[in-house]
Amino acid sequence: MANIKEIARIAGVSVTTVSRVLNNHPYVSEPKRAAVLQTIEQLNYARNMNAVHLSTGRTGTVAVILPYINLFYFSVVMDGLAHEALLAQYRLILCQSNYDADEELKVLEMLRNKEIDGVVVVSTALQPEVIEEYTGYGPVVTCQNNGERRFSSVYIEHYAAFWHGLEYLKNKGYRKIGYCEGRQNGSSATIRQSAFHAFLTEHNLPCRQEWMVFDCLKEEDGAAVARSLHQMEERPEVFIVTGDHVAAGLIIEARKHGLRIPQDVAVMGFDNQPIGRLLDITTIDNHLYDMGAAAFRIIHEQIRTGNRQPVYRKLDYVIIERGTV
Amino acid sequence: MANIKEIARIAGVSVTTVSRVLNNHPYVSEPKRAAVLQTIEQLNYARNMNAVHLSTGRTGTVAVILPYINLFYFSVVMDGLAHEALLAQYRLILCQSNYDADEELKVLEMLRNKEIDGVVVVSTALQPEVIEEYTGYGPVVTCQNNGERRFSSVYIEHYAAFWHGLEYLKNKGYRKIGYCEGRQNGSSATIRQSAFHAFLTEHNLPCRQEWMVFDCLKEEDGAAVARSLHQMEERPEVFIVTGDHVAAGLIIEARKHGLRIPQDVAVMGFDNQPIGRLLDITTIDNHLYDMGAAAFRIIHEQIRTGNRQPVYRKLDYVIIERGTV
DNA sequence: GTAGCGTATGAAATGCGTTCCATAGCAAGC
DNA sequence: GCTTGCTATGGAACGCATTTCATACGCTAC
Repeated sequence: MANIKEIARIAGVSVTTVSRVLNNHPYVSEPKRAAVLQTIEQLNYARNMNAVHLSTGRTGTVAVILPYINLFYFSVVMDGLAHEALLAQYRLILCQSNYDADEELKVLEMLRNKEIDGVVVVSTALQPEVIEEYTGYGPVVTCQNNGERRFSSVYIEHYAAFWHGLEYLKNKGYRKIGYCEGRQNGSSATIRQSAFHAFLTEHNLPCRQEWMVFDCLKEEDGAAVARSLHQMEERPEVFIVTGDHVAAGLIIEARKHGLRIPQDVAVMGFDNQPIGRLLDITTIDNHLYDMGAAAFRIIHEQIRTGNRQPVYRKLDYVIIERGTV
Repeated sequence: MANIKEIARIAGVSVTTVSRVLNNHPYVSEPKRAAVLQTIEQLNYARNMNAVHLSTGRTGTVAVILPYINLFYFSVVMDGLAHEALLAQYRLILCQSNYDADEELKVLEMLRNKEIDGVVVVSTALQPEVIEEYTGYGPVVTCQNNGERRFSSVYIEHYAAFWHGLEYLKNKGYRKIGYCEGRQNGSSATIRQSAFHAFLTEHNLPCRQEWMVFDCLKEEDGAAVARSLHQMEERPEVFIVTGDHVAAGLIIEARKHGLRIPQDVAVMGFDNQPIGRLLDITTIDNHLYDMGAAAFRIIHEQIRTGNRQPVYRKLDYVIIERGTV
């Protein structure tokens, strides 16, 4: 297969000139430019990008670490990332890690190995200290609040958002509050739990173990919560649920069992998903698409300028009042 | 930063020996291996993968083209792809093309430029003939039936599946059949449309323009169909809807307007989504996860063996009988 | 004894484009 | 007339690991 050297030979110019044409650099006379382009055409030349990457030390590629692409939360963040990447002519490598720390570490190693120009960590099994060790090799942006670290972050204040949601419920007159959470030990889940407990304590609200349900990841998990309502000695008046799809499961199943929403059990969701809009679920929108888009813009800027000063970008959230509370 | 040459110098061996250690090749004595490993450790050496890619002509990366990651259909296929890629220690580049042919073409150019080892096209704005031009540069697998082309495919028989669904409806006694489709000119959409028309004609069933609705991509589009039912002179008895989320929108909105499912209007969905299970929607499962997984396995096998013989893998589908028909 | 094979090791070629540096012609500026 | 600066062009160094080929030692087999 043809290479730049052969193009140069046939076009009667130096490889430098060919490279200049290829990269639209100035200082190439029109006749030579034409000769090069014609030769490229003629030989059906294709640049070997691996040589370009080796030579430039850049790849125009950013890796994204997330646990599951097939969850609303992550696919929306990915949408924002992918949209911005396309605009910037950047490539995204997707690592669906399933929270496997080893796999996530491999992605950071890719940064060290110059395979990628940066890493966006949407959610991670890794400790911030581990990530910090790699910041010398290129920019890293996480979509979680890690405090002031040597890498950037775009984040929602989970504590404040959750607290806000709870306040909203309390102001509506609810006192018995249930809580459906995803992974018990997720980093944002942990924050929400502490907000939950602090809120109940501060306002002297009742707290029952059975009103807190973990591992609510799918629609079906929400439905299971609805079914479990019958067994409860005392029922919560409202559930705050991290994910409208799970809230939808809860609501639909509860209705099947004759419960009225919100009279018999109210529900507040998260993420402002289409299904939530459909079921008129009161929810907290934390602008996931924007989170992905912002994360990409930050990392792109850092790659472009070489600026390693970390950026901490707080996103806002908004309670969308609808009919299930 | 250290490179292989420096490792060799300091460890007192040749670069060849270092490379052998790095790649676990045989014929390296224990003392030398140890010396190399120790030097690597000491200098905190990281291999420059761009040099490896240049040298080997491989990158261990496959690109995936799909229009939107944030649609159930595609995120499930992606899940299957990503899972298999992880097992095979392969990287996936995600191109969210938004059906932009130029962007999709750029991905094929990446194959030509040796940036990637193969391409999986989940859905595309490109013509098969265009894709065929690139098969000389590496394996391509599409997730659509393109007939017998010079590239592989993993596909569902959309015609047969849709026909089957219609037959199921007819056997249940429905005669007035409505149809909600996604993009009117999508390749699988076109196939389903012809199946739809052929079926109605063959069984002499009524066909009304207003019973066919296109651009039903989101939940809200299904809801809009439900709202439009009032304006119809005559209502269909059942809708066949390409996507359970759209069917869900239709069903939930219809119920809001006092319609009973399936008595007043029945609904058959597609894709066997969690929301469909929740709402007890009769649906056709066409094994999207398996499609992604199979696509990756095929392309991986072709990369591994260098075999360019295209594979055409037909997947089966199954009607899941539930309560909305 | 010597042909043959497995182990061990390194020199050098190979993959290929970018970019720094040097050179040179020509025009504008003073 | 001489300096300065812009346009144009190419040689050569640089980025870095893989792999083929040649060489050499030691041991077994006949």
